[in-house]
Amino acid sequence: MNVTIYDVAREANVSMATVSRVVNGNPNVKPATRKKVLGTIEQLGYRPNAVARGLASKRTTTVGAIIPDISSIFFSELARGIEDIATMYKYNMILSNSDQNPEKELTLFNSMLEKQVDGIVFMGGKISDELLQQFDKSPVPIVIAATGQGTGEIPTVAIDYEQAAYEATKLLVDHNHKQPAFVAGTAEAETNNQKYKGYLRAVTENNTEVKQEYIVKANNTYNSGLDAAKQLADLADRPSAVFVSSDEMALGVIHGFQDNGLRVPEDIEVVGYDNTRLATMVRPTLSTVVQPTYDIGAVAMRLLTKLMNKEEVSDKNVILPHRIIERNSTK
Amino acid sequence: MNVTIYDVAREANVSMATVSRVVNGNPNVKPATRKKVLGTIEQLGYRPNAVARGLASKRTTTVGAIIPDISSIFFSELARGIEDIATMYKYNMILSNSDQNPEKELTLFNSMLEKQVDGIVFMGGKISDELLQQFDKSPVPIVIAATGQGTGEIPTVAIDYEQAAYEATKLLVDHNHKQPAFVAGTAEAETNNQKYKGYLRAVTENNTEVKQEYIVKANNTYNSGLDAAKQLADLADRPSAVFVSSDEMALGVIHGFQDNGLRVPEDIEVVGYDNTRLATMVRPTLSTVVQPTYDIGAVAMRLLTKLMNKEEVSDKNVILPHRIIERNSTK
DNA sequence: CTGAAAGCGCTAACAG
DNA sequence: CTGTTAGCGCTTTCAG
Repeated sequence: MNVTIYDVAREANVSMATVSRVVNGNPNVKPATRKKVLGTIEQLGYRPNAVARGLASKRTTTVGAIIPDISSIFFSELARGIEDIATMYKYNMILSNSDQNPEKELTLFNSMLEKQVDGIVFMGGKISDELLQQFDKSPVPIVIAATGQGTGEIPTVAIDYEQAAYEATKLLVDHNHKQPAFVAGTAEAETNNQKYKGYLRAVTENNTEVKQEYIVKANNTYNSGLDAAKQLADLADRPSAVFVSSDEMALGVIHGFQDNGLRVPEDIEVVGYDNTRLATMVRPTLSTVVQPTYDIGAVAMRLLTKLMNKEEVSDKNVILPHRIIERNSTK
Repeated sequence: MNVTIYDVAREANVSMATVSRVVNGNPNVKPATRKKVLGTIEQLGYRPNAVARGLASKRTTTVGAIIPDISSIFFSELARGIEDIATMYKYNMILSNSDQNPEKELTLFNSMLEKQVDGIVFMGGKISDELLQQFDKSPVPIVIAATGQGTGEIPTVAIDYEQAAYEATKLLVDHNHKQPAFVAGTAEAETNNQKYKGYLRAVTENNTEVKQEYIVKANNTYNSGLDAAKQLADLADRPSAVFVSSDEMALGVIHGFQDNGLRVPEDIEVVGYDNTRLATMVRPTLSTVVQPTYDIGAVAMRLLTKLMNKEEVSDKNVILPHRIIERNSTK
């Protein structure tokens, strides 16, 4: 059997309560006693049992993170932001992949509650009604990150996806492209809808009649970008600029154009979205929307710590700043 | 207060033990009773408390994963492999970033043991003596993944880093490059040393006198690849082929050469290592060593489940197969 | 097939 | 400053 708080107490000739106090840094312990206890802890190799502590105190110092796919370059950066701040505040993070599957999201959420996490950071595409209901009944605080869905009740951290998309498109419009093309991510994700809206706003305010063939549906993967580029390049009336809803897909688009003999940015300008590390790992380097991915994770987790501490938070819906960075895929 | 097993028992007119049996799928319950209990569980919205269960049963169905950096494209794929299999076997995963910092590794390891995880998957560069000692004293099983360090006692899952590097270099040698250059990752990581050895073996068996200026130390980042390429390109006697110890860095190397007016593969051939998704996200596409990253994670986790179940495992040191895939960065 | 009862290891009043 | 004493919610013998 492992050494318990009781063993330490006996060996040090104090009560369990005292041992508990020194372990938890409670100041109400005479320095001499503290030293003695610390000594026998060391000597016995005592390691506090966090499960027992969790049961007694009703706090596990563990948070849950529900993420679509940790192997995505975008989300893994987010996760790193969450974990860094979690560690800073002495929390551990249980991480689970949802693949944006509504049923899996529900299962994961409940499994995390069973594990008695003190809070949850949720990232996803769209939040189903059922999940939303469960969120509302949640016994622990939840923060929604990078999900572009205002729910009213649940705190969120994100950027203004619509406005950022508007600005990216506007940049292209200002470069004298009457209607830049748009390579869209799947409409399953609310952020993608926001991006589409922003694109449309920039295009229509220019009074253009919208060409539907310039709007191609894809799914944010590199390969779908490749395909989209080919599709666009084959158009009789091909566009001279394109706004792509994610960096990874934008790399695909750039390469797709290049594979079809077009030069970026001379023949066609390209703007991406996210500013992941990929943006500088391509030639030409990618102009893109800077979304502070790591920070969204970090801020979401920081917000969660406040909520878990029942601190007052003035603003439950945090919008982080974005900007456009011009590199070499635009003129 | 939340609804407990006791509430369910009272409401269903059975004992806690029976409720526990129903919840845990113990067959020794009369169907009628089971149904009744299930009914009141539903009705009361009872959710088992995993912390209490963990304390009583001494199993938390949670595993720990210590990983250098989840935002790295290589490790995030590994993590996904771990998590998928963990979920399949009903485990949750606590994920922590170590940045390959030995002290942090120690802290994380102990913190996970405090949390009473049932097992741990460790990924890192080099395992410090102190950490190794702690591993040996661990009350729960540990599996070391993708770390290239045989420790004897602790089970490992990896590929043969030396042999793979040998083959990659050999490919270049066979393309009539007397001595391909080598862009190395930091020697802090054991895998990198293995790669270096493999490189050297392929070069020396060819009886070449080894040019030290062809071996450049870098750190596996894109930018260090950029620098390495410049350094190599500036050599009076510049190499005509280069083996790079990671894909991300290989992209940097390719772009570095291109930025310096060299053509890949016409002027210089490039081979990478890992076959991350990046390998096809570059022009020319990258010839590279296929390391089954996801599988390493998955197999490591599967192995851990066996160990946690105290099943006999015949082979404690799993070497997964690798191969070289030729794309367009080689002739 | 079911129940009673003893913990699991720790925290948190409460008392002194 | 320190000790006593209840639990936290569940699993697990042991009986029956």
